[in-house]
Amino acid sequence: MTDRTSETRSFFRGIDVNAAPPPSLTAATGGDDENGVSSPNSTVSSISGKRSEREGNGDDANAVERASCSQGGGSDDDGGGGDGDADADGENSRKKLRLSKEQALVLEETFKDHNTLNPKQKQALANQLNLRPRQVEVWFQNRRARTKLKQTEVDCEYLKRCCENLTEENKRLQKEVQELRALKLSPHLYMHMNPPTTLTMCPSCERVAVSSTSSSSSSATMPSALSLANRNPLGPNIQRPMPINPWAAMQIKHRPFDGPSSRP
DNA sequence: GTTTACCGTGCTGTTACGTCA
DNA sequence: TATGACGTAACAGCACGGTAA
Repeated sequence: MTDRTSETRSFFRGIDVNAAPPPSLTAATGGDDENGVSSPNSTVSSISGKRSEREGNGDDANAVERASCSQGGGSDDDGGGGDGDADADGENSRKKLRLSKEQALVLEETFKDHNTLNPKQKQALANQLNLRPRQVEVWFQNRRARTKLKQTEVDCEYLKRCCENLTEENKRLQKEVQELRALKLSPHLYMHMNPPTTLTMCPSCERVAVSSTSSSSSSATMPSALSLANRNPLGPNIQRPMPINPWAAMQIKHRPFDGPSSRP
């Protein structure tokens, strides 16, 4: 399980979307209320569905908690619990609960520490927040999904920039090839130039090293292969967090973006 | 040691609801 | 007031790993 989790986790370690949690939560819950409950009329969602049954089976604590728990800080009436309200409807319509600012904050802080919960932690957190364990579980699931989505967007943006810069680089190189060919066709110009620098490729770091002397004037008149080889595809001001071929340097079984078949 | 059924959990996609402009 | 966009809680279905028989 952890393997899959780590695989699905972004391969661009340098970018951590978790560091700055999206303001959506606070934006959603905050700004409209100061008492912590954004929707006083909201009720606890109905208990239905396979997952709820599964969790409810043999879990008396859950039932007790369901009966006793209220939402939005527990200050609401709802008499026998908002939950029973939904059940009394006899419908499958789910009533949505808006988590309070405090609840969201605690969940967010817990998520920063660990983005998954074991049953004990889940129960403890649910008790602390006056929520059902199922709600805590759902919140963590959705939070992980949001994190992944955010990370995917960041990765996508990075790859887009990478592609743009490489396209530009390719254009430049093709232009230089044309210029070099033109030089080759006019030998009298070619003869006056300094001997070309011998370049060797380092097998480990895949970088080009200069292995013979070359005057600085040559680089002024000719395109510097060294500078070209070490050129950053992201541009001079953007630090590249990974090699040009990210797959080559990574110990992963499956490449991201390979589709659903990337699962083991 | 291998197989099988069951259970718990995570992920992904979808739905439904609440809020806001 | 009505409405569409957006965020998100809740759900369904699937896959996978662990475990006991």
